[in-house]
Amino acid sequence: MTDQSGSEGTKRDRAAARRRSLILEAAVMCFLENGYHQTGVRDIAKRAGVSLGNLYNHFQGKHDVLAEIAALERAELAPILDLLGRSGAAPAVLDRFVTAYATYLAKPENVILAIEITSEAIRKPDIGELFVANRAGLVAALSSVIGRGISDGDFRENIVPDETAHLIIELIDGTAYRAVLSEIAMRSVLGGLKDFIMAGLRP
Amino acid sequence: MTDQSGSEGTKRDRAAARRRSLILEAAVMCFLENGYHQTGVRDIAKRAGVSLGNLYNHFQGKHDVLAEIAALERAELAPILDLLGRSGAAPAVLDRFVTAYATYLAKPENVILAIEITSEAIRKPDIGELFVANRAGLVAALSSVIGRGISDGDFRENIVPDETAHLIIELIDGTAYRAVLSEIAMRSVLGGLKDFIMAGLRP
Amino acid sequence: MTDQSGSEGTKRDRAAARRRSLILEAAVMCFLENGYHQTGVRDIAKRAGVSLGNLYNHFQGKHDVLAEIAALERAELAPILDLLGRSGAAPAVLDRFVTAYATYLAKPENVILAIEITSEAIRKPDIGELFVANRAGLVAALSSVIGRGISDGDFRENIVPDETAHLIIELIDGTAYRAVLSEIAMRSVLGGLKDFIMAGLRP
Amino acid sequence: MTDQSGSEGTKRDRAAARRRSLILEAAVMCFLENGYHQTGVRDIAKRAGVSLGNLYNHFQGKHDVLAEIAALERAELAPILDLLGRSGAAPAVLDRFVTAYATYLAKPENVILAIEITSEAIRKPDIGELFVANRAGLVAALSSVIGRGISDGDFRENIVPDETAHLIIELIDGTAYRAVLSEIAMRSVLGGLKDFIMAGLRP
DNA sequence: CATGAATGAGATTTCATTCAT
DNA sequence: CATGAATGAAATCTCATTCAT
Repeated sequence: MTDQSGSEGTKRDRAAARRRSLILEAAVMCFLENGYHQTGVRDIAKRAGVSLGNLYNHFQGKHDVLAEIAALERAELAPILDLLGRSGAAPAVLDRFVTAYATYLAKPENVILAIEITSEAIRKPDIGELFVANRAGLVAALSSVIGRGISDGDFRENIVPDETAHLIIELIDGTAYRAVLSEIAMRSVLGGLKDFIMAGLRP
Repeated sequence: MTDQSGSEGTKRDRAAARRRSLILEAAVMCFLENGYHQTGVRDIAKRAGVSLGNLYNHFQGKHDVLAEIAALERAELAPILDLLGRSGAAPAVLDRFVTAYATYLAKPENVILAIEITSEAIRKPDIGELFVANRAGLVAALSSVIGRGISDGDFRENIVPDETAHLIIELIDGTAYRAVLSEIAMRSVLGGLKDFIMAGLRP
Repeated sequence: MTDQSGSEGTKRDRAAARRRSLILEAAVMCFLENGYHQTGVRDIAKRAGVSLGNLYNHFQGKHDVLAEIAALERAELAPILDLLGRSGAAPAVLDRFVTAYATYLAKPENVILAIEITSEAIRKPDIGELFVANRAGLVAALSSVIGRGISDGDFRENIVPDETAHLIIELIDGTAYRAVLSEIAMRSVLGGLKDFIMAGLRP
Repeated sequence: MTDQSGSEGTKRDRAAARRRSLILEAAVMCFLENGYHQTGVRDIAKRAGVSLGNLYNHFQGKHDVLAEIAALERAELAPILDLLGRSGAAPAVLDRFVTAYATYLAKPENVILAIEITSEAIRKPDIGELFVANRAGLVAALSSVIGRGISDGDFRENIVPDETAHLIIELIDGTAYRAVLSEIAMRSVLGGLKDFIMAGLRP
């Protein structure tokens, strides 16, 4: 029995991981469709094909589910973050990054989820931290690229890399929010967006 | 008798208006402290010193209260909007505007309320419209100033006034959001913000 | 002033009586459409074109309004009651009465109102009394006619007039209820109804 | 495990059925004492010894509870319905049926419940159908017996079985209503009632 | 780990009635 | 008498979470 439980444990771990994924995906869909507060734990469980009580074996509760989703964003942002680590002229790297990040936010679901999370983040420190952390990773890498750009003479000298990195992220985020709320296409404003950013950096 | 009822009506109207204000102020405080969804109609009524049932004589419900608050933002933004109507060199007008708007958003309450409203705006079209309308007013006036700046040769010729106006607003909004979430002071980043904006516009 | 109030009083009395009628009519319509419990005092006042508060100057409350409506039925039943007082052979009188009463109940509104009142009558003694009183009047007069019919040899001797009167009323009431619930026409069953009644009385 | 869950399911089902019964019984008592509209879901739950929220796990709401009660009447009427299926001379069968049905309605609870249901039936089609269906069963069986009585020469030829069946039911129902409202004993009028019915059928 | 009935606090909303004007 | 804002109790229903099985 003990041995069995050992091998079963591995199987169980895999099954459990699958369950967690299923639940998280279901939660994302629910939150997207109806918002965090309008979504009931029941809805999530039903959509995930999991019993209500069992959800509590995998997550501490509804709040915990949202926190994990916020944490998941990190994985989605990883490839975009990678772009900033690649070698190349700073302006070219920045350009590719802006395109990639804006494309990521062109999916309304990513934006809506972010707004939902932001809204919770204000009053739930743990979620706030996760959210800020994700942005912080982008900002740090972006800041580094900007620094390099300054050193290379590609960008103005009198800008603070870190601050500027924040501003760029906010510019893209803000444009994405607007795109969702006003129901306009992200790509139609991407050109002007890039232009504005580059103009702000040019020596 | 009929004449009297006329003056009585006015008195009543005034009293009713006062009540409405009281309730709205109370609601703002509640939403700020606990968020829209965590706030009960009961909490609002209690804080306003109004009976629960009576609140429903003045508003259709919680949702209606939020909608009116969203509408109220317009009044608060009016003086800032006025700045953009004043004569003067476009860069100077823009500078004063950015200062004023950033100062407005330096109050966390204004930002939190905006986030709260944005969050609802996604799924409640009527609130979404109000929110967009407020921003739209700013954007239109700002766009006009930018247009003037271009004509006067103060700003680059290859920018689209309307798009750029949006970007500037988003830049300030985004910075304000970050300031609240990261608990940093708005004024400490105002300089860099202005610098970035101006750089984006300079010919 | 005192003199005026005297003449005014009369005017007022008339106006007040009109108001009462208006309110009662409005209440009947409301009760018919939505039932007693689903109807709000507000609805009645609005429909009557009377202010909410003023309704309480004329009636003690919602319950009182229903009580007066129950009392009003008496007036509507009066002409039918009269038929039973007319001279003539008992079978003929009875026949005319059944026709008249069944015609009265052919109007669904009268039936629905009666059901509504019955339902309240169970737990509100005062309304119960009114309701029973109305039927009691009919029953008494009907009983007297039946008694005459027995004396004249038109009806069986071994029936109790009072009991039989009750049964006849119940037969008509019941048929009317069924007509409303099953949405069939009262007149289509009137023939069989009369036949059954007469057969029950024939010597 | 899966097998166990099968038996567990049955156990649960039994427990659930018990709960449902408990709630329905409690509801009946509440409706009897205070009427449908005066009874709160809370009252029912409390009386059933069930938590308020749990009631909603078994019924969709108050309305649903009443509907099920209306449906339950069928079971109570079954043995009476059976009497009409028994062989025997039509008059004797009819006599036994009238006695049984009148005895059923001699219990004020059955009558009050019926009135309560009738009252709701007017505006809630689903409940109306249930109510009519129960009566329809009785009427159909009764009609068949009357038809047999006519064939056998026990009853008049010029009566329509179906219509007459309706009339008989209404006669008993009406008498029962009166008995409750006037607080007289059903059995004291049963003799006259039977006599009247039989007289109406006799050739 | 899996299940879903059970809990009970709480949410929103309605409504008969009162009362100051 | 006329008005309708004010009251606050009560009603229905939801929901995150627990727990016995």
